[in-house]
Amino acid sequence: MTSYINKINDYIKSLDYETQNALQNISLNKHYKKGDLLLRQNEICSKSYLLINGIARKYYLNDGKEITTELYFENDLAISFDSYTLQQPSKEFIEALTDVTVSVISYQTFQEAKKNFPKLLTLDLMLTEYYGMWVENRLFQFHTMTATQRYLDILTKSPHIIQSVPLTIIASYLGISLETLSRIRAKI
Amino acid sequence: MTSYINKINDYIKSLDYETQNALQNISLNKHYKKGDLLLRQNEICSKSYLLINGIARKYYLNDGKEITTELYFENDLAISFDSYTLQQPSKEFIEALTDVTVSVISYQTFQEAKKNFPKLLTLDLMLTEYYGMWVENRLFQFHTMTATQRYLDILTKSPHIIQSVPLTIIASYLGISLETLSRIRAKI
DNA sequence: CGACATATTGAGATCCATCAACCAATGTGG
DNA sequence: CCACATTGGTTGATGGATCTCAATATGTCG
Repeated sequence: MTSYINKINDYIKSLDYETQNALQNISLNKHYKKGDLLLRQNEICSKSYLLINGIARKYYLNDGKEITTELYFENDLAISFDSYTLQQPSKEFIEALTDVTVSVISYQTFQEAKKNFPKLLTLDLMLTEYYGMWVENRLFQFHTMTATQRYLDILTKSPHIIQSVPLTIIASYLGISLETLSRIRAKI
Repeated sequence: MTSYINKINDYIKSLDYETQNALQNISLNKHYKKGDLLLRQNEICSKSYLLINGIARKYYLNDGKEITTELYFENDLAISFDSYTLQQPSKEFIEALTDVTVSVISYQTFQEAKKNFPKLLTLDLMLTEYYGMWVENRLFQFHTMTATQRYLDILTKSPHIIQSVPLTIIASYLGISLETLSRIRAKI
């Protein structure tokens, strides 16, 4: 599945000059400070954020607790998927966990660009397919693995997460309490 | 989110005659008997199955146990998403739970049709978006709800599932054991 | 230093799995 | 049409995984 990211990147590189240029022209670099919110709950996710550098996360509130649903690193695309797709209020927040630089494209502008540059429609499909497979894989893990297995999976496949994100956030990302995560780590 | 299904159906209805016709021409109705497998593990999911009538499910084997990942009813589109998208061997099976009639389109043929009828590309994107939101919602439930809450959610939003699918399958769909499901039902 | 966020550890409660026995409905071969 | 196997579901006992509440570090930053 990682190879699909390569396929997407190859596709972007192979785009004709006009299409590449169109993408450039509708992108805007922006900086956020640690703790800034790129998207708030109940706002419509009207922009996509491609992380140039830094770390961010997406989370929502459940019984007053923050549940992290996704962690973003360099080259990851941050959006609240259903809010962006339906252009309806978001259940989720997007927060900068460090200072970040992002490349921003507005939803409306991208929709327009897709009409004029059909290859962007294919790109949109590929990105959506990738997200679908990513979520499916995460659901698979929740469906079949214990918390310890899920933690070990992150530890082996995405050690950078453990190294750069507070355990409180990792715990909620794994769907367990901070205390349980601490005990899992102590046992290993 | 249900409204997005309507939007997709409206989009299909609004397609020009040529595109509609193209869709028709690449579709083929097929019948399967209860218990038949539409897709086997390790096969490549080279077709999409639109259920005309009957009930089907998607599942995989985990430690020799069948874990149901999706239930299909009339008008649902059955594919093993990652296998279909990447055209790689499937981890999942697709099984007819009753006699079913499906409208089959081959992956290759659909890819070709998308080139000649660009509106099918948009349709593909919409369907993929819908699946993404569906999986995201299911992950959300696993992330935050107890088994009882997940069962009640099905009971209220999709009672037809409870009425037409064996509890063994519903239990694995909910990610719990048959015994636990039986106890949840007894308590209500 | 003080304040606040982050992490660890302990004790008790709750949810859920597993193993096992049992029951009811259905279907099939003789 | 009966005997028996199979499938689907219930119930009980026990143990493990994880949660919650609470106390106690540890770290960080103004």
